[in-house]
Amino acid sequence: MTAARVRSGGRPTLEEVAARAGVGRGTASRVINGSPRVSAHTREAVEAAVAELGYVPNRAARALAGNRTDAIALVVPESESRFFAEPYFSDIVRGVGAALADTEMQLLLTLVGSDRERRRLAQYLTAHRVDGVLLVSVHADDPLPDLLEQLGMPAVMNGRRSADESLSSVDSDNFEGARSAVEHLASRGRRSIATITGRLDVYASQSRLDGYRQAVQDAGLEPDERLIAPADFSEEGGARAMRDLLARRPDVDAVFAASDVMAAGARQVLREAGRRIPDDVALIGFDDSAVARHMDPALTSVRQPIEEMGRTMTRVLLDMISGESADRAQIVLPTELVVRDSS
Amino acid sequence: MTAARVRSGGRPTLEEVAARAGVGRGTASRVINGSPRVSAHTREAVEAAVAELGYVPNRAARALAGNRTDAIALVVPESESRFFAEPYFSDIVRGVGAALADTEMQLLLTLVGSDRERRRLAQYLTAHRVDGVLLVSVHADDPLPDLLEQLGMPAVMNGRRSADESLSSVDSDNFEGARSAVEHLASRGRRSIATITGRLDVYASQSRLDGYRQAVQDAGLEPDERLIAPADFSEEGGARAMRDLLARRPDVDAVFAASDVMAAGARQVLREAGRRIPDDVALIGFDDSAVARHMDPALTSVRQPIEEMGRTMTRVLLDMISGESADRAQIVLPTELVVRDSS
DNA sequence: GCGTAGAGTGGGAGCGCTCCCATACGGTGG
DNA sequence: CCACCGTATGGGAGCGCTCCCACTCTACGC
Repeated sequence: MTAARVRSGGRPTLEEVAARAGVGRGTASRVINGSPRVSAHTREAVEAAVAELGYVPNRAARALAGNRTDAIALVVPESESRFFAEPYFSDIVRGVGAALADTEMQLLLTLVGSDRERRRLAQYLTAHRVDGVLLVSVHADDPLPDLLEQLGMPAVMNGRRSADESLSSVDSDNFEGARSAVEHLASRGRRSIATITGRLDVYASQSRLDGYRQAVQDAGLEPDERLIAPADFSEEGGARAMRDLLARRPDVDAVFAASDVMAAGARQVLREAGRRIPDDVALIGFDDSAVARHMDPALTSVRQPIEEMGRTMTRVLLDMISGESADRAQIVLPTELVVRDSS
Repeated sequence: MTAARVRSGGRPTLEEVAARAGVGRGTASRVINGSPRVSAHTREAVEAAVAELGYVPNRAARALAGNRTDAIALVVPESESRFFAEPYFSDIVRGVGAALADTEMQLLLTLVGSDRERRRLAQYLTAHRVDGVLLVSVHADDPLPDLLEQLGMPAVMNGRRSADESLSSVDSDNFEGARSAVEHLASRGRRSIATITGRLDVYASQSRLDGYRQAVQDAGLEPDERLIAPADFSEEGGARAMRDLLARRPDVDAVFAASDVMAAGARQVLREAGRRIPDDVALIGFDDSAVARHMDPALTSVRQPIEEMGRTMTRVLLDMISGESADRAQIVLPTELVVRDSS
């Protein structure tokens, strides 16, 4: 029970650690922050004091003095219910968490729904409450990315707003994912391959559609705009699109849906129309979610490396924050076609 | 240097706001924190200055001076993959986010996997980096709740470790959910009703099993331990349990599984055994997840108000932090049986 | 011998806020 | 008229840290 330890019940401070180690506050700070300009002997003494007192640095004081927060924000648009659907959200979070595991960084989860919250978020960032921002599910007309760029706040988005995204981004290869799915359908002898797209104001949807078109062309099939049905990522939208397709091209023998949920909607309609899957119509989804695995028949789907996207985004962001890489990164991760019974 | 260092000449401070409003720092602080001891005239002047300068308080300084952080942590055991499965995680987060929406509180997401991270977490809390903690998916032998209690850190858990939980908790009515499911089966004339349980070291599993037993008794059916098959919440576990049940009691005509995922495993086995659902065997799950909605036939399931649990936990925690309610709360929210085609 | 460089160190000066004591001032009662 | 009180206000004293300047001591060169 040294005098220093008695200090009114609170946690030990750097000052106390320094006193116990018989060094100055500055030196203790150097040891704790891994500065090389400390003698081995001193270092040991401080480390011993830290261990004995159970010292943990006070974050607030550090943030105030050092003008940094050691925290990054994961900004999630709550309105985007698709993002919350399995497996996206949890996998991204997992990846982010994994990349953060052996850093001192904290993860702030920020749900933005209303415009009011969006404005508040801008304040957060303006007030410099975080060192960097991870953005997911950003729409083309979202003002946030530009705001961040303006503020000079390090930021990485999941997905892109367009082909020439100005912010750093980590995306999956939507084009190739779609292309490979359609190629797979063609290779199994399907001739009238349709696609159900997501909202086309989302760049990923556009890319998937482009991939579809490419594969159709590569397979020497005849392109037909009647085989392209736009939807909105919802189950009901997928069902509606499938109905349209059946009406316009009753000879359709394969469908590539840009999400598993839309595929589920399409499946329902196909069932009701008496078309067997995959005998009459083959079906492929996108996301490789639980829905795909549990569908009957099990749905062939394009898997995105979501957790890895989360990990990669985080790593890129940490590099930006530490100043190791100032330029923006544009990373595209490969997808994988998981073939099941529906194709 | 780093883009993150965008200050110094940047954000206005409280001092500047005070100067502009022609008042002292103390007074400006009072206005910003809503103290009543300020004249209306002064208040207006300060508020005008805040608006003009776009002042946002510096969190770190506040935390340091006020010895609080205005942040709560959501602690998620990463190992518990079940928690990450849809819809649990996203719904809890949604609820927490909603309850936090019009507070100044930040949400820190903390994934704890390894023991190493668990120890680090204890340090976090010890260093008082958050004002309170939300715990989800806690196991009976988890040291964290006790640690929190010892530290006097406000904490609320999702679920309970036992019937007489010492921490504040918010749970769903597992007993009644299970009971109503089994009652429903009995009311449809099922006589040999089996159950597939979750891991019995989880209190929720125990409660669901108790609910099953109660309903069996209430319906005047003959209890039979051979109708009770323990599993582990996994699909494979559900399948294995179903196989056991079929072997032990081939006459089984209904199964209540303590999770949708286990029900999916059971369904697969029933199919392979040539049992029709629901004609030969009725099936009910628990969670009302996407798996249930998309199963074929669509799965009857017990819905838990997950988002509301998240909201309630957060509200209870905020009350504890503000000191409004010092005693622990034990809240149990009702479940709902969602009847679909499988029963 | 002297100067000089550099490594190692101590501690002052804040960071921007909250807390709280001191002060100013107008009323009130005797 | 004075003592007294309550309300509104100003500003000092930290909170625990990082940054950085100044200082001490060597070791080395000439």
